[in-house]
Amino acid sequence: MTAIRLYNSATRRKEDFVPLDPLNVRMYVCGPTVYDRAHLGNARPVVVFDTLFRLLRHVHGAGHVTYVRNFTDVDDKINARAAEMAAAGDARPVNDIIRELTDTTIGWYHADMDALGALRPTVEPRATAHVAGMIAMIEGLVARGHAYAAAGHVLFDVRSFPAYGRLSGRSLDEMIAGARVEVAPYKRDPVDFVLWKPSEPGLPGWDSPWGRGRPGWHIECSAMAEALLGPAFDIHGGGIDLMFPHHENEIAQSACAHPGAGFARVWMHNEMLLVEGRKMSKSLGNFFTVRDLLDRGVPGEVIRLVLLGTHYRSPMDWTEERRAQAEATLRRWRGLVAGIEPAPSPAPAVLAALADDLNAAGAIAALHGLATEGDAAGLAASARLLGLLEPGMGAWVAAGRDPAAVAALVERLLAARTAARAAKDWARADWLRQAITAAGVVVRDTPAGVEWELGPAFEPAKLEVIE
RNA sequence: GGCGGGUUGGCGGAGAGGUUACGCAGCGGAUUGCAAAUCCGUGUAGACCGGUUCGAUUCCGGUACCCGCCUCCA
Repeated sequence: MTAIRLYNSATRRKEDFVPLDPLNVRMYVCGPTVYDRAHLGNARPVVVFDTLFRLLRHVHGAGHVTYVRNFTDVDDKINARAAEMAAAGDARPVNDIIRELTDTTIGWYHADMDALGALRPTVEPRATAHVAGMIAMIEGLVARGHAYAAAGHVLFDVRSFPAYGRLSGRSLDEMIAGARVEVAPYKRDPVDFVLWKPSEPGLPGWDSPWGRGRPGWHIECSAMAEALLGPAFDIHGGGIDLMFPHHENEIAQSACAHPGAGFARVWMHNEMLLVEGRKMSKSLGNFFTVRDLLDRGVPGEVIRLVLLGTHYRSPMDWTEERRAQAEATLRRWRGLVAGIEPAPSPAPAVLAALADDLNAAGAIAALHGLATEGDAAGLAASARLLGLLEPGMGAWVAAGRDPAAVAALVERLLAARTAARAAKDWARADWLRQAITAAGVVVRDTPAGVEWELGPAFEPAKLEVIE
């Protein structure tokens, strides 16, 4: 069996990956808050952990991996968006607006991530379906002395968990010194964080021992991971910006709810996506969505290849040049594997690169090697391990061409050029080729005759005016 | 201020204490009526200063610069 090594953020070392149960490898990844389209930065962890999911399925068997990715569908940003919609004239009850908003956003998310070739996780729980579990976990924390109720809130007593700060490498004293923690009169200590808070009438709320309210952000992941994966599981993933405070708080909640269980064994964090050298984020307003790119005609497969071109633990810049290179590469590879039956298993070099802390860039280099060797079957099988060259994702290569009409026109023009060449009328032959090329059609004279295909910049209009 | 990460050839981007990363571009050649495509060949780069070592871009220390987190964020 292939030995997988993964960098564990919790130990800051690359470690051999040994699943708790090889027959059920378990992974939890923090999913989106569903109030808006996913931007490209959101797509990075999706593609990264999808690739890990594929690797785990390959090594341990497709039926022996459980991948959970949540939808956060209760959140202040969602409430705020619903309030905007109400203010804009939506007369429905706010809960109905929210339900539709979150349902719609989840639909968008699925469509956009599907386009990137991401497999659906095994389970995609909605936070609102697990509120009972959250309440139960909070009750347990209160009973064990790790949480306290105050003014309708329930707060986690951070001082009761000595290991707090270990994941992100910071101490409580440092945080106090930073003095940027939220102070509230009902907190025993400024670093304590909210597990449960009151909800106003007209906003989503659930009955609880502390009155009608809603959960804090962090508790949902602890509760859903426990419900779906158990108190101890193998991998927990997410963006590095979640390491503190979100993941730190998750650990505190889960470790105190289940002392000794261990919670997640390996923590993995992907680095940020940059635009113009700065992190892409909604708060900075410098984002564009996956849908924007798809609508501009950038195939999801191309986006995926660009995202996989940089190691997940390094920041990556989205650039037009890399998009163009990725598209050219995929066109070449797609041409190579067309009609070829994939090999029974991926190439060892590709598998080895991925197994080494998900070195996708190294795996892509190995794919180039297979292409150079002309091993189309190996390329096809290996690329699929990265979610590339999948049969269902190649339509873009041929997209935009109207098969019959365009082909007939191109053939007619090329026949004219061939005739000119036969007559050694080089001027006319070259003029025709130049005009056809300018329309975005790639023309190749080969010993077997003239070949052509539509390039990425094909413009039918230019072709039609040649005659 | 505290914590974490980074700095590789024209560009992008990996691994490894001593042997070619890889891709794109460039250059030379084959081929071609001319091209394109393809094929072959081609680049001693590793922010700076020290240290360890027979040998470091790779390990250690320092300096500079960049980025992220510390507030919602993938």
